[in-house]
Amino acid sequence: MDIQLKRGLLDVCVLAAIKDKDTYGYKIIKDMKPYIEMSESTLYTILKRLESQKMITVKTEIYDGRLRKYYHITNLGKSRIKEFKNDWKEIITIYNFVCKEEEDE
Amino acid sequence: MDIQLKRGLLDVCVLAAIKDKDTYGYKIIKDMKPYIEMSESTLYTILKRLESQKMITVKTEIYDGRLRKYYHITNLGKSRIKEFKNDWKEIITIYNFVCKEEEDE
DNA sequence: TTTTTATACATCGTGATATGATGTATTACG
DNA sequence: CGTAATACATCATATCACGATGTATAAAAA
Repeated sequence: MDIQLKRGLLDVCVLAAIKDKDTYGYKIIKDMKPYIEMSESTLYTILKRLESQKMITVKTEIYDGRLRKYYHITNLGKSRIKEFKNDWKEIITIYNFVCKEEEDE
Repeated sequence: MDIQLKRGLLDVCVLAAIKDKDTYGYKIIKDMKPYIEMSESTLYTILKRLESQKMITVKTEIYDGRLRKYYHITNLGKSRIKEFKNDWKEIITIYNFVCKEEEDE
């Protein structure tokens, strides 16, 4: 996928991955692989950003001797997903503008 | 709309605006306003980029004593629009992932 | 036992990019 | 004459994805 297009989807995808159940970075990458791929450096950058934006909270735990940071979505994070839903209407309009009269090709 | 999301749509929107008929910068902004808004600095940056990427060609003309640069889409530019159509399938999948079980809210 | 792979998180440098601010010119309008 | 509209341009800034690289531990393979 075009990288610029991806940029607009990554944050909200990560939030969606956390939404239903607290989870951690390494698992998020695996869970999202069928939908959207990202490197570890990208994901941890995003998680840091979402945390600083108060969209998620973090709780560090030890699992099998290894460090694990569990992320939990906040109300702000949930409303971010709703904003995406609103943006979606505009995106559909744009899609129709871009792809009108392209159906026969 | 979220700025990152916008980023992924701007280039292809500009190409779509040029697609059917050669046009110029100032008019593109006006034509696209109902769909997506952008500043002049943004548009001219994008036009420069699309030109350097061989997605569009330019022809300078004088109209009413004022300079006008008419842009024409190339085959590469047209295939860029088709790529967007392909990306769209992935985007729909992502949308479903992000917004699943959000319908009742 | 030693090596490799998987798990888990972190940082740095780079290249891309949208935008506000600002600038240059000309034409049209009141 | 002054202001708005038309038309294009450049610069500095802030944001961001990602490859490269690093640190640790546990499990599996050799």
